[in-house]
Amino acid sequence: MLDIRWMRENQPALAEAMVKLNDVDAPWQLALQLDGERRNLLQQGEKLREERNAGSKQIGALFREKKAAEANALKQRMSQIGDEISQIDEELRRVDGALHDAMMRIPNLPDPDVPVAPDEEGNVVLTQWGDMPKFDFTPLPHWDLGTQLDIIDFERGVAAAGSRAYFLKGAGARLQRVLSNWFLDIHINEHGFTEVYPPMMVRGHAMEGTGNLPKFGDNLYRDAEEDYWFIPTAEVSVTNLHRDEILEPGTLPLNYVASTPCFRREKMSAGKDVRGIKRVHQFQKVEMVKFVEPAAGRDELEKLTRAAEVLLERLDLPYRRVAIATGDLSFVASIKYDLEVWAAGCQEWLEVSSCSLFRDFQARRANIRYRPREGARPEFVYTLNGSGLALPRVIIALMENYQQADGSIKLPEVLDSYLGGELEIR
RNA sequence: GGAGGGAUGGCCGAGAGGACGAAGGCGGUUGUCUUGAAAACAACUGUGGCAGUAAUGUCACCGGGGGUUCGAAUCCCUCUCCCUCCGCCA
Repeated sequence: MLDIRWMRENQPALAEAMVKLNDVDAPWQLALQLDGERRNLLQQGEKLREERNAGSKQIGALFREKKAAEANALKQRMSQIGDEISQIDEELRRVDGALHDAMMRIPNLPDPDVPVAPDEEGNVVLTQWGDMPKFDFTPLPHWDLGTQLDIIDFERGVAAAGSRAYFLKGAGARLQRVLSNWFLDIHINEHGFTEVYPPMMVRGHAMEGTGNLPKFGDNLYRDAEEDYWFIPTAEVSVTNLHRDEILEPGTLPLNYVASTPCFRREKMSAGKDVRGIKRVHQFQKVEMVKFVEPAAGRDELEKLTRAAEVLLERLDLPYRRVAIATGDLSFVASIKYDLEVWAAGCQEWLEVSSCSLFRDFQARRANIRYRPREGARPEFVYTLNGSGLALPRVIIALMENYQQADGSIKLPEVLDSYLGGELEIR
């Protein structure tokens, strides 16, 4: 959520930002209009209330002085004012609701460093690391390798749970578990993150806090009877870890990491990427979430991105860092880098991490503040998050890039101790 | 799933239609006393909106939302969360 006061005072900048984002639906003009109405009503209502408060006080005094007649006369007048207040309140409720709804549908402002372009064509590759593997045979995509090695079972997955469902089996399931642990251990031991095990079903208001609701409910699963939503990423529950809190001086930055399943309907991409485990309804992901002071925001974004990149480097997987353009920026992000890993079998760059700085956009929605100094007024924190990393796609890259001519897979040495010396899958 | 009981300021806890933004205590800040500290005593001690350069004024806030009333922390409805007992359960 943006700061309504900033919006009031910076309308040209706001309009320009919305053009850059190519978000034609954002109801920012409506919000400003409603904000004006709201303040107008608020002032009218308060004036009447002031009158009523004084009158009521007087009625009490008159009764104590046994002047019932005067009191009753005054009562009638107050009753009238009461009716007027009710009318204004009703109108105010309507305007408030509409304003809140509009505010929740206005995207975050892009950082000045974000490349300006109407869509993903304008994304910019900032860096590329590593060499793409060369083969003296035709490398297979992971769905063929996985089936041959019986470490991914698509048929039975679909039978049990419908399209895009899969079982990881044996060495496949183990590889995912081991990678998850390895990622976590590195973030905990080397990058200063604290591991959390978060709720995977949350209330709707938590989804609003991170910006998944109200606009993107279509991509979420939910309970049919109760207000429970399945997280599409640990970002949701972990960001809400400090909802409605004021963090005291000295507590920032806070760094959390969690490995959770993620649930996504992928309604928008029906019929796309249907083969393999590239785009699935349920997948495991290690997610990092940071709460920091505003001045540290950009540095922390770099640290966060590096924390994810290091993992790919240690696995010796070629990757590139992509700066997301304004038109492709997610609703809540002010700046975002995607990390894409090369998958030799399907000959594609796969997004395995998205590192974003949200500034105070999420903090405002989830009401997460901090006190800059003892006794100072609370301010909104900056939040960031990034995958470190999304597992099935890392598994895809490992399988496809490290495949051998005979269809076996030889995993990189760094995983040796985590795999108990069993680096080969055959 | 059944039956009850709760939610009040940073914390504990009173308050049961009017003088209540809310007793009392704890904690905190400041002052007096003291070489210093402790103790004692005194004063102050919540958040947010709106208007204003400001001093300030005003409104709202007793878990959330609605209602009754001239007036609600207090009465009614509803939601959320917590606790106790019973049942079930990994």
